[in-house]
Amino acid sequence: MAKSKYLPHIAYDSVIFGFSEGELKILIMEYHNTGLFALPGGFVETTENLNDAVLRGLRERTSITNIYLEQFYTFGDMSRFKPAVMQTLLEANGINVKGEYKWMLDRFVTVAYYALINYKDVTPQPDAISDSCEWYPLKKLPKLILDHKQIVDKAIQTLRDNLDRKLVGGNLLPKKFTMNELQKVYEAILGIKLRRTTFQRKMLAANVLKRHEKQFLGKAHKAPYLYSFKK
Amino acid sequence: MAKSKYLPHIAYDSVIFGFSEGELKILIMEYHNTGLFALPGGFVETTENLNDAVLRGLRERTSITNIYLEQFYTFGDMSRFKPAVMQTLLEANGINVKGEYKWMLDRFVTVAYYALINYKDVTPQPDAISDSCEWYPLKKLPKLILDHKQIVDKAIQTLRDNLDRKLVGGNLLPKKFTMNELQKVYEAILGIKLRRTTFQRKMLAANVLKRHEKQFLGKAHKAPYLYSFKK
DNA sequence: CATTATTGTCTCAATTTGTAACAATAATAA
DNA sequence: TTATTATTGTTACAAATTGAGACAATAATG
Repeated sequence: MAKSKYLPHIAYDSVIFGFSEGELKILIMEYHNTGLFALPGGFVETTENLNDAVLRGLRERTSITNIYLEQFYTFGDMSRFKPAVMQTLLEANGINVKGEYKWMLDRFVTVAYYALINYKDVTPQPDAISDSCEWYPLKKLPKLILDHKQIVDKAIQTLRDNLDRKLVGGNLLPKKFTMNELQKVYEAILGIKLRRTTFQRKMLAANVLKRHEKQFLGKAHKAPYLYSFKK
Repeated sequence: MAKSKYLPHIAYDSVIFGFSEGELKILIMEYHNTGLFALPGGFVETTENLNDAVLRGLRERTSITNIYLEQFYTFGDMSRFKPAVMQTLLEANGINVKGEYKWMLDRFVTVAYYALINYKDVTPQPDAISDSCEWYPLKKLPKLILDHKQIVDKAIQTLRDNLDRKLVGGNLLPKKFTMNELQKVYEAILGIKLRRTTFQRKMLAANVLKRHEKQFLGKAHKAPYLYSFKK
């Protein structure tokens, strides 16, 4: 048997967050002719760093380089081993599961990452065996295969826990944004309304924002400043 | 080739924290005749949950069941692939690396966990190929193999980040403890001195402690209350 | 019975956060 | 030109939290 290009038994899955229309969305793949939905994931080449494999996958799906990426948990329960599901996916794409791709039916431990990207920068790209890669609001996810719903839940939980400590909310916005836009991102992540003045004071006091010129939108009120994150 | 009992390419390592003499310590293994030191780790059986594999390993090393255990990161860089080191370990124990154990020389991705245990409950047990499993103060660790020092550093960092949010400090103490003992644990983890009155107020306000009878130690001063964590 | 060390609690100051008020716009309507 | 409107940035004050010390209450000892 020829050695596979990839490490067996090890996969990754990525929860790719974007922000649009005031809500959090994530990228979900739908597989050809199966009605099965899954997180974008992939495998690790035998001589590739784990993190690099994930970045590679993200580039392929989003065409973005320089992505904010964070590993958050590795899922390794036996309950996620469902070869029948993988078999359905592969066969729907005419792949012979007896041959070269047999290893894909084995048990996998998956390392899960979440990514934060600027929604507008992305043109989702399906991969070879999926017919779509699309944004779904967190509140309206389709039924996902295996334990992918659990993975999403843990991702959002981790993101919430990290939000204050790492001040990562800005990664979901364009380089320059208004305070109001930033607040809406935080509200979407935390799932609660925040007080405008307190939020503004806190963000400014954190000393991580750079203030730029004002943004004139032709609205009948004071124009807000634009900000970007210092680095 | 006979199938191995374990998943190839996947390992776990555990940073087992204990508290004694006012400082944090972790369990380190020393391998026979090699002068090599490493974290206690192991492999995952082909039909075993990842988390169960780690618990199994902990039971073998510490003879404790019911351990506070938390997964914190999965290390998968190529730079941690050093077959020569593993070969030294195995050969020093008379294991033929050409045979049944060849898979141990492959590249491994390791899932890292930290555990918090009551120091006094433990009688460290070396495994088959190590001649000791001993407590080392965090500040006086021997040089560790591969990226194990990095793993330890990330463990303590994660523990610090989680300390307030999860109030896990008590897992390093016996069921009942004084406020002073608990404070010393927190100080050891955070690496800073805490103010006695503020600490006491905070812990009591958190409403997670149950107060028990006083502890009389024959000291010439007021006897402190004993506390335990509610569950 | 005074002394000593430590504990549990209280007090007051300092800081941080919650809440509202208010002046400063940038367009629009009169 | 001049009100009107909606939103923004900042300030002001109240409420809550935390910092820092004071102090009385022990449990032994001399």
